[in-house]
Amino acid sequence: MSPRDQIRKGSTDFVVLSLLVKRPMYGYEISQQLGQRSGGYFEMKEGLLYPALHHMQEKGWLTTEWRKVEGRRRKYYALTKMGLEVLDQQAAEWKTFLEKLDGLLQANDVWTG
Amino acid sequence: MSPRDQIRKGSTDFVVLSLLVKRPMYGYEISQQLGQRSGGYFEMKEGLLYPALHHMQEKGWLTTEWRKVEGRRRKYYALTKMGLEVLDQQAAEWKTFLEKLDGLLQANDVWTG
DNA sequence: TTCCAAGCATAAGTAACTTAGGTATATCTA
DNA sequence: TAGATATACCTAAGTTACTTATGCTTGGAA
Repeated sequence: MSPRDQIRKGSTDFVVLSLLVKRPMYGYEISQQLGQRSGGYFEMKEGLLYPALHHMQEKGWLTTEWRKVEGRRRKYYALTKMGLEVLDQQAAEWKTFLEKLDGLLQANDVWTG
Repeated sequence: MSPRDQIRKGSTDFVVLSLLVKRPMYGYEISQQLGQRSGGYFEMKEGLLYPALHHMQEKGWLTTEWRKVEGRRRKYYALTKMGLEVLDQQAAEWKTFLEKLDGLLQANDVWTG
């Protein structure tokens, strides 16, 4: 189980949104948490993370707040109501996608080899 | 459960390879099968399918053969040994990815809402 | 004979990801 | 106290992948 270069394509927004359900986080923290909570598997570099955060903020899914903690400036991102709705919708879409994918693979004996 | 615009990003190669395990297929057939086997959910348009087939052929995952059936020319694609290995590897990667994703989502109560 | 389905393909535009940098401050260590 | 490392933000250039739109050919049906 080697770590991926980065997170799987197309899952970036979904994964970031899901992390922010419990509490707001700042960018650096998000990238750390992602690694820690997946046993080092997920690795989301800054070149992908920060642009993603910015575009989600522009779409109104996230709000930002600068805070100073332990002498460091951090930009905290929090889910908006719309962001939560988008997350729920994406979760539903992923679920459906995975069901369909599973059906396809089962029919072709791909999972079992 | 509305159909997606097209297949989920990043899953194109995997899905196409998995279809070809049982038997060779031609492009048009692949796109039809994909729709039928997913209850109309997966929809893979030609602008994505044909380039994908070409690049997998270039990489040696697929071989091609023109056949004439019912007066129509069809370009059949078949899995090579390498293609099968790639498929197995991608299946393993997807499995791991889904486990990690699931762990992340469970921890944040995303699946259950 | 006109239209639609079957069957192939590519080109232009956009979105997403990778790689590679750049800045600044705090803390640890030689 | 200088230098390395970790924290913390950001962007730009290049590449890959997807979307949209279009074009060509043949066969069968209305």
